[in-house]
Amino acid sequence: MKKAQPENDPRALLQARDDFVTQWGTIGTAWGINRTMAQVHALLITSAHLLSTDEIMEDLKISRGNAHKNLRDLVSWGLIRSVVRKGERKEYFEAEKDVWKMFCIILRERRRRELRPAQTALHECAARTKGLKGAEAAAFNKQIKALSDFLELADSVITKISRSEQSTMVPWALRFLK
Amino acid sequence: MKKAQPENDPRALLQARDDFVTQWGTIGTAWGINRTMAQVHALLITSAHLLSTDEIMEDLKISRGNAHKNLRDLVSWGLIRSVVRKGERKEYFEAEKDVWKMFCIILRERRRRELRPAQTALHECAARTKGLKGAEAAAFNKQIKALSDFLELADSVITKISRSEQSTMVPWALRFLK
DNA sequence: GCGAAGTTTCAGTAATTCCTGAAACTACAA
DNA sequence: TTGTAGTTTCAGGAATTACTGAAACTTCGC
Repeated sequence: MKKAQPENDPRALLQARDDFVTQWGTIGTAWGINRTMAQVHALLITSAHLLSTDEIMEDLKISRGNAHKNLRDLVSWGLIRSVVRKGERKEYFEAEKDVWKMFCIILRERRRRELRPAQTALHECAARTKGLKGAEAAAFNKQIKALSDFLELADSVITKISRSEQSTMVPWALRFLK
Repeated sequence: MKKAQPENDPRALLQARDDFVTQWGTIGTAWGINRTMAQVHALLITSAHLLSTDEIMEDLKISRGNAHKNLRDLVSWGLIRSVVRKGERKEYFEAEKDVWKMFCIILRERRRRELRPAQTALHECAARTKGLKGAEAAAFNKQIKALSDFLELADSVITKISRSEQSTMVPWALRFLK
């Protein structure tokens, strides 16, 4: 049996990176994130240097409009930031690479964009049936209340976790749950 | 200012329930779950009695095919179960209504359907670049490893939580994080 | 002000996902 | 075996979401 030698072929790395980008795209899709956005993100978190819009278009074979939109979306999530080099007009991008920070950003944003509106909706629903008489109404109200309370708990846990970026306390607590 | 009296109008309850169904559909959509599936689920968790396919079609104004598919999907998630009453041929459905159990079921299933495949993909990716030389390759590998480790931690935390259905220990821990 | 280099917008199109309705199928009772 | 009450499947259409490419816009140096 021949022992594999460490390779130095740059194509192997490019290939692996391409695979990763594809996979990350698929993973993103499963979590309700659009494929291109996930792929641009994947590209940036595994890039050793800043990337321009044109490089990203080139790498992923996508249009300028598409690249532009998804870069903006990633910036608005806070997952990447744009950098302008001195004396240059072109915009470059870099990703937050720390996995725990990434996770916290995503938690915070999904909480803001999805959990909050859901809470509001449930509260309204609860308020509107609060005064209704009858067993059916009571049961309905109880169920809505249970959901509402649950979301509230989730909200506060998520808030706590997502604020912990630097602290070692929450990662520790999670490890405790392991 | 006139104080609102407790109402007894059954239309008010129907209306509120309808709103809830709509809202739950929207919430589901944000989480990558199809609208109809979320609505059928909403209908069932707020129903005082078993519902048949026909009643669901009627309530949501959807086709038989659509109702059928989404009921099957919900059953395969374990969020609802089908019940056949003695002496009747028709199938009826009821939902798991306990919010914590619902949450655990969803965690378990998403772990199985989404987290697991992601882990596999990352492992492969890591393996394929393990032997590569050079600073770029090393950095890439490190990043993939970080993601992979993170998913592993997430996996074990989720496993622990989702197995806790009955126990009060994990809810307690979560409250501790509050 | 003008041209160059870059960013942003958006109408039209492509791709994907979801839904319908009808036909095929299954199980059972008479 | 035939009729009835129900479930399942699936081809085609509708709705939604994503992408392209080109034109409009912005910024800056000369």
